[in-house]
Amino acid sequence: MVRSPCCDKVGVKKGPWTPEEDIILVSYIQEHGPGNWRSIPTNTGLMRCSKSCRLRWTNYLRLGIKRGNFTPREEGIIIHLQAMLGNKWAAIASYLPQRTDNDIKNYWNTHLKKKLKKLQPTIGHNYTIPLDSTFPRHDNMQEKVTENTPLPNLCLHPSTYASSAENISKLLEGWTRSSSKSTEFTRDMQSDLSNQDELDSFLLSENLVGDERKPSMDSEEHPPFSYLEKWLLEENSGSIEGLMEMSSSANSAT
DNA sequence: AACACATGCAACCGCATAATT
DNA sequence: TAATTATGCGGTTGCATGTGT
Repeated sequence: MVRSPCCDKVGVKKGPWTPEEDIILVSYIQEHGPGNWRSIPTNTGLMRCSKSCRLRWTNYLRLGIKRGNFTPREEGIIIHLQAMLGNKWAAIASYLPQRTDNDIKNYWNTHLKKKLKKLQPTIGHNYTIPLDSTFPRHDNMQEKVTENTPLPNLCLHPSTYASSAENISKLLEGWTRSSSKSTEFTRDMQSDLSNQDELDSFLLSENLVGDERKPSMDSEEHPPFSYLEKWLLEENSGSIEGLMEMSSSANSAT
């Protein structure tokens, strides 16, 4: 099957997005919802390919994205999941719904790899990452967080939202107020989880960590834990904390 | 102050796979 | 069933910015 890449088309603009383009894209998605990317350049007049539109939306304009300032806990989770899953950034990102796969990938490549190199002897000694038959790779982990999963936090705080996106955040604030459709679309995402426990809360809500207060769902409503989840929640609950501590110590060492 | 080098991140590219015809 | 199209993912690149000399 050979077909020309969509971005090879003549007249397709490349490079950084302008605030104006962002607004056009956001406005269109406000009206039609995300998806049907192919139609966006045609219908909006944006000189961008569908891929570019989707990427811009999912990585920067979508509500609920937190940018920068990875917490030690998030770092620990990423390190942990990367050790188990490899470079399955989308799968890893599904466990950190405020983070995009691109963001996690960048953070891994620019920060965590180096940190781990420093810490290699320690990790090798203290942490045996079970990749053998005891903890087989489990593909359904990617299904854990889906489009239907409520995404926490709409915190579009300037400190966590880069560059021109500040303008967009204002636009989006207006959007969420003015559009009933988009309000519906984002309602679940609007819960205020911007406090320091937001990630824990999310993990709790998704049964990613144990909580006796929350009754267990039956298997139809909620799939059983994967090996990874069990491992994260039970046997290795201390590991992430350990990684967090190491991460912190690596931070302080630099 | 000027330059070179390093770093971080946004965006692109190519491929894989799912969905549609 | 095969062909085609649309979408998603991971690797990589290129530019802007920071840092050291």
